[in-house]
Amino acid sequence: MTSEDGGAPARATYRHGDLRAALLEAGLDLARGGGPDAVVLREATRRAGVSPNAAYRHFADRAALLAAVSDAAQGLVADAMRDTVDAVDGGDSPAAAARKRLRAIGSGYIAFAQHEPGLFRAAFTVPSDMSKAYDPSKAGRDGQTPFELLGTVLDELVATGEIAAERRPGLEFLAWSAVHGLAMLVIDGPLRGLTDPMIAGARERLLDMVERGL
Amino acid sequence: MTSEDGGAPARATYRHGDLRAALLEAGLDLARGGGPDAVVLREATRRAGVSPNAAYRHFADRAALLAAVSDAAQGLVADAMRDTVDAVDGGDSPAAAARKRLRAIGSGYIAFAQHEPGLFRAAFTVPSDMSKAYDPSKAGRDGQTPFELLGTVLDELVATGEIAAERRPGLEFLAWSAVHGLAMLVIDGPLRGLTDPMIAGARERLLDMVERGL
DNA sequence: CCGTTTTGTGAACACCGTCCACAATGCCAC
DNA sequence: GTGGCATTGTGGACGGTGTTCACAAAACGG
Repeated sequence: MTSEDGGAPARATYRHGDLRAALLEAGLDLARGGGPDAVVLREATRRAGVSPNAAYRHFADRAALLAAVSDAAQGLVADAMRDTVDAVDGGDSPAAAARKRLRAIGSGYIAFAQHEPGLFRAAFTVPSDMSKAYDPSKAGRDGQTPFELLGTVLDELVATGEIAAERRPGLEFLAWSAVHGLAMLVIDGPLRGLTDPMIAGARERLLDMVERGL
Repeated sequence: MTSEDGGAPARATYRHGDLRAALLEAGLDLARGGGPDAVVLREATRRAGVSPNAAYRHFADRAALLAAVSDAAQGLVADAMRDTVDAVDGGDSPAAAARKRLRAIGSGYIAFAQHEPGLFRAAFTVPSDMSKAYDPSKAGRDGQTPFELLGTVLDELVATGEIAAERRPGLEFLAWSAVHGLAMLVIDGPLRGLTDPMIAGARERLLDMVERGL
């Protein structure tokens, strides 16, 4: 009878071991299924095999737990973006490669929103201001946050002469807005329910617009 | 003593009169203050001076009430957009005027998000798919939904030769995405807390990108 | 005028976040 | 070791929520 119940492995000791991590993981699972509203404190503790109040030893309140989940979700977005960026072949000129990488950033972002809408909404629909956009808690495995990844690629475009240096400041806001807007409209806005090819078409046109408009 | 209590005017009759409208109005007020999560069924009935269950005679459940609030909020967005569009002077050529109106659409949208973030989030963050983007329940006083307004202005740009007709289909998705993305980032994304001038700067640059990229 | 349909009420249930007092545990100084 | 102390978990409670069920009051229609 070491661990008989279905959910969490019934711990033998009174102490849990790493309850904070367990709650975070449970919160991520909940968010994956139903977005930020679905990360319910009591349910997270239930999955961790612990009483509801135990959560308050590791998070000030539900909002704090949700914020931690949001940060972790942003890290997952960063990972997905990093993967799509790394997958582009740098065969052509450095400039063309940099342009490809910019498109990959956008595609990765939108693809994540499509495949993990709950986590995506948890990541970007939860209070957190600009001053923390570069906070390490939001970073992926390579230590970069989604915002930093975008900035890196934009810097490449400047370095290869594709973008004039004086236009560089603030460019991440423009690129981000366009891609983020499409993502939101696709997952729970007026564009929801569009078929995958339709979304892919809209995405490519949008990336054209960004590339031309930057 | 016609209406003595602070909140809703204590009705004299057993029947309310127009409870559905009263609940919708209360719901809009709640959304204005705290977004979709703030539209709480019990509080709405409280403000209407009625028992909680009375709401179920007019809305299937909380989600139905929220959907109605969302539709009404979209109507308010349409009104705001219409106002900014009507305020542009058509002094220059028809083509230049049409371009100005496109920018006005975007500016009005973002301004609404800035000044009424709660209503904005209630309008566009609540489940409802593309098939209902032209539903009259989401229309403003002139009978046009936000999406229809954008489409009208894009049609003008085609008519004045600013946009090639074959590029027209689906353009609303591009323009909408960019503007919507900036709005979301400004009200509860990484761009929150930016000063008004900074937001205005980002907005104009974004509209430049859209104009150039369409 | 009486029956039927509509609209509101009251009590109840399950669930949530959160606070309080208390128990079990691990740790560290003596 | 052993006793004290800070940490971490438990149990019970409170007020709030959405929702359901049975019932009452009003309006309507023959």
